[in-house]
Parts: sequence; structure tokens; C-alpha cells
Amino acid sequence: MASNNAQLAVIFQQMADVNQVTGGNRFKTIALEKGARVLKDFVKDVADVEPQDLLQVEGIGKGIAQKIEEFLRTGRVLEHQEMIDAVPAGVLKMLDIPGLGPKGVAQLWNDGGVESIDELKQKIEDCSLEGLKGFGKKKLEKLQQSIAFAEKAGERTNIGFALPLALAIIDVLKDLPGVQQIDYAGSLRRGKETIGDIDLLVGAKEKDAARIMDVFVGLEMVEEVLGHGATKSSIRSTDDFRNIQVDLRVVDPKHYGAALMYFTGSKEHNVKVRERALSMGYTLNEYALADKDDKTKQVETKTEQAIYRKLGLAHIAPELREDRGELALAEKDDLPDLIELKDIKADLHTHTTASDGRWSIEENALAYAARGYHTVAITDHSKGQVQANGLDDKRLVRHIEAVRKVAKKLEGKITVLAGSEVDILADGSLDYPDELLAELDVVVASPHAALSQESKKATRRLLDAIANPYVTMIGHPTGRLVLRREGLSPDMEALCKAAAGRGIALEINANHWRLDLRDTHARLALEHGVRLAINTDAHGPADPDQLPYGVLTARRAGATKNDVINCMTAAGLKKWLKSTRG
DNA sequence: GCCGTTTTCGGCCCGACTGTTTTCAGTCG
Repeated sequence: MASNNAQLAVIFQQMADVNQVTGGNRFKTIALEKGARVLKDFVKDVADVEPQDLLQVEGIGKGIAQKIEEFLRTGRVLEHQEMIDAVPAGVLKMLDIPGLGPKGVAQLWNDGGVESIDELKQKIEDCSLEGLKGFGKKKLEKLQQSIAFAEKAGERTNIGFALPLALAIIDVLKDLPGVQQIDYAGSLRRGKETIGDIDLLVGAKEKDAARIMDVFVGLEMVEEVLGHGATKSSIRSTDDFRNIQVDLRVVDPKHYGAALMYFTGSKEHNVKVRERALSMGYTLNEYALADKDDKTKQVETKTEQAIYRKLGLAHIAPELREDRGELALAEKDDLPDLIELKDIKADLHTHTTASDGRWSIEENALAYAARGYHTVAITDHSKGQVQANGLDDKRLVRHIEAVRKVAKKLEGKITVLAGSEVDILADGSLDYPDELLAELDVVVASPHAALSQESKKATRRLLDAIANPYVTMIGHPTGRLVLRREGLSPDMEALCKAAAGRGIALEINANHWRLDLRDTHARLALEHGVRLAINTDAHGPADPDQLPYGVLTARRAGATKNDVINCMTAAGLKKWLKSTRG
């Protein structure tokens, strides 16, 4: 069951959506969205907060506080239910189509009679929307493309939604009697950025399996039971958990290693491993590595390590099991010693209330100090990000002073660096003059607008940014959003070469919507000797928790801690930052 | 709906881009 905070966040977001489409006061929309965000980030359960203290929280006023109170008392918010009853769910879904906003959705619904994305597709195809005000030929073509892109993304979901669900389920199942081992397998274990369904594996004796299955299908986050058998059950999670399919398999502990290997995949990796097994006189399936001619002679079954070892291979981390040359490296015992979460000691891309963040400089820095980091860089938006309250030149000067002041105060606790996430404008120029950039310790240059630029232009644009002598790294270089926006497609090879030449870093933005660089790009960067940065782009207290997704992406790229500037010592990082300034 | 008051209602962010509406509205960031 989702927490009160999470449920209320969904409620307020839905109210904001309905308010938009029905043409309600747009500031009410903003307030509701803010309320939803605040609740999502809120560290305490609202049920444990005194009503008068709730009102002290920024973004929560009388109206929202009242609804929270109503929800805690009755389990629902009446106004919310009335609102969602007034608008078909399919209409709200259309808000997800890039390029289509509330006005367009309302127009399509009211004057075009469109009530879902499917109907929209249909009506574009049979031209029955011709003459609809605001929807000319080009606009409709663009919408068609947006829809097609979203569809190609299919039923997959971000790792940022799948991993918390998997962990929540494991947290319940792991303590059941008879559960000896439990893991998530599949693409989730391999750390892919999107997940089709979640595969859970439990090691338990046959006599305990039925009870484990019963608990699984009866979990609070279950919306629908798709199957309920002796060794395999499937469920679909509730809306709060994104309707993700979760499969649970129970295997005898003695076969756990073989099963985990089998269900972790990838399929391509498994094929290569099985081929190798065959060539060595073995056969490999989900139960065992066995003698090829007599399958009852099981050689190894219990652990992945033992199976790999028997095949003359070093243990291959799940993130590398994509048939990208990992077997050859494992054979030579030449696999990279992959970076781990605990190696990260600095975050070099974070925001504060100076632009669009939700915490002050000091709150931000103290949170990172509490995590044991030695350094954090404050990198608020530049003036081009007007919607994000980006800082103009004068405000930046004052902001730098404010950061320096906090840095001084926290000396000895954590190093606080003054930085900026400066916009790379469409023409490749930066949003601040060089004289100003020179005042900063860290310059994260990122593209935010004009993200459908053609490839050549995008390459030129990013190369120009890399060439700027004050740039420390390129932030989320393509601007893609996982399953939502394609972003720029620059010549990554050219960018990597240029970044290597300048000795600056390319960022893996760890936010699960971005993961940009993506794994393949990061791999390319490493091949060119480019240092990576893994930053969370944190805007508030919950955001540093996005870090695992960035680290998983780096691991998939084969990165070691030596490849990532966030793993350097404080002194090493200082020296490296200096080196980027020639 | 939130906030901050010159306490009880007015302000709440705005520039670039795109497509289309020939003078601007919608969307994005």
C-alpha cells in the first residue's frame, strides 16, 4: 500500500490535471501540483504531523491541509472524486502526449469529441479532425509522431518505478518462514533503464512454496492476480505502483544459482554461456550446469559464481550480461572492477531555492554531509531557464556570495562549491559571459531547449560548449527523457573525442527520467578516455536517492571508480577541477 | 490553491519557438 503521502500526491496531481483540462484557474493548477510535489518529497508521514505544523510547510495552505485531513479521516477526498468523475480518464491520459497541453486536450475533447489517445490516432488517420481550430496539418503530423514514439516505448516502465516496487515486495517476503534466498532478477537486476516486468526469485523448499505464494498474491500492492500456481505466480500492481506485472518463482535452494542466472539473462548472454558450456561438455539450464550426455549428473547448481567458475569464467556482474564482449573479458579475468554506490563521495549538480530547487543552500549541503560526502556543488539554473527562476548575471553574483558564505560556515563538514548549470543555447553559446563563468568552481553546461534540433546542429552546439574554457562538464548531454522524449542525437563519438581533448567530464544524470548519458553513450565515453560524472541533479531532499540509477547505468557502461570524478578524494577532485581550467 | 500582506484580496515567471490565428495562443522549459 502506498504511503499516505504518496496517495495524496497522486490525488493532488490528478486534481491539477482535471483543473487544467477543464480550464480552471491556472494558478490553482500550479498550487495543486506543488502540493503533490511537496507531499512526495515530505520526509514524515502526514498522519504523524500536527495540522498546525502542516500549515507551516511551504506549498500547503488551508485548502490542501483540509483535504489531507479529510483523506486521513475518511480515506478519500470528495472534491477529487467529483473532479475525476467529470473528465474521462482517457482525456487526462492525452496530457502525456508531448506537444499537447491542456488547451489542446480540452479542444480535442470538447470540439473534436476525442476521449482517448486511441480515438485521437483514429481520427487523425481518417482526417475527421480537419478544420478543428488549432489543429492544422503539421500539428496533427507532429502529434502522430509523438504518439508513435510513446507506443514504441511500449508497456515498459522506468527502473525508477520498478526498483522501489521490487524492494517493497522483497521486504515483505524475505522474512516469511522457509524463504532462504530472495532476489529480483531480469532486466531490473541488470540495471536497465526500463523494465518490462519484474521477475522475483525465491529459494525455498517445496513444502513452503504454497504459503509464500499465498502471501505474494495477497499483498496490498496487488491490483489483479494474473496467475497463482505452485512454483510461479503473477500479479499486476495497483495504480500507485504503475500497474507493473510481477512474476514470482519459487525454486529449491539447491538450484538457486542456476535459476538466478537463467532469469537474470539477458537472453543473448545466456545463449553465449550455454554455447560455451556445450563446447566444454556441459549443458546449462535453469536448474543446473550438468553433464552434456547425462543430465542427471549435475555439476554446479547453487551459485552463479560456481557455475561461471566451472566454465572457466570470472563472475560476470549482472549489469554486464548483455553480450557486449563480457565473456571474452571474463575468460581473461579482465573484467572491470565496477563502481559501487559507496564509492560516490560528491554530487556536482544540485539545485536550491535560488532557482527551482526545494531546499536552501545550507539544507542541501548538510544533507550531503550527512550522507558522508566530502563535496557538493550548488549549480542553479541560468537566466535562460526563466520558468525555473534561472539566475540572471546580477543574481548569480549574489548567489555565489551566498554559497561562499555557507561554504565558510560548513568548513570542515563538507566542501561547498559555487557552480552553475548554465544553459547551452541553441546556437552553442552559453547563457553567461566567460568573465562570470570564471568566478565559478564548477560549470555544468546543459542543453534544455531546442531539443529536436537536427543531429549536425546539435553536435556543433555541444562541441562549442565543450570548447568553452570554463566548462567542467556537459550535463545530461542529449536532453532525452526515458520513454518520453527522444532528445538530441549528436555525434557522440565527436563529443567524446572533444571532451577527452579538453579533459572535461560528461555527466550521467542519475535521475531515472534522464539517465543521460545512457549506458551505451557512457561506454563510448570510457572507450575514449573521458571521465564520467554521476550527479543526481537534486532539487530537493528526496532526490539524492536517485543515485543508484546513475551508478547502475555507469556499471552497465563498465565504469570503475577511477573513471568517475565523484569518486575522487576531496583533494583529488579539487586538483581535477583545476586541471579543467587548462 | 498559496502567499503575504499597506489583513482580506490581488498577484502568482516569462522568453523562445512553433504553428497557424496575419498578430497570437499554446507548449516547453
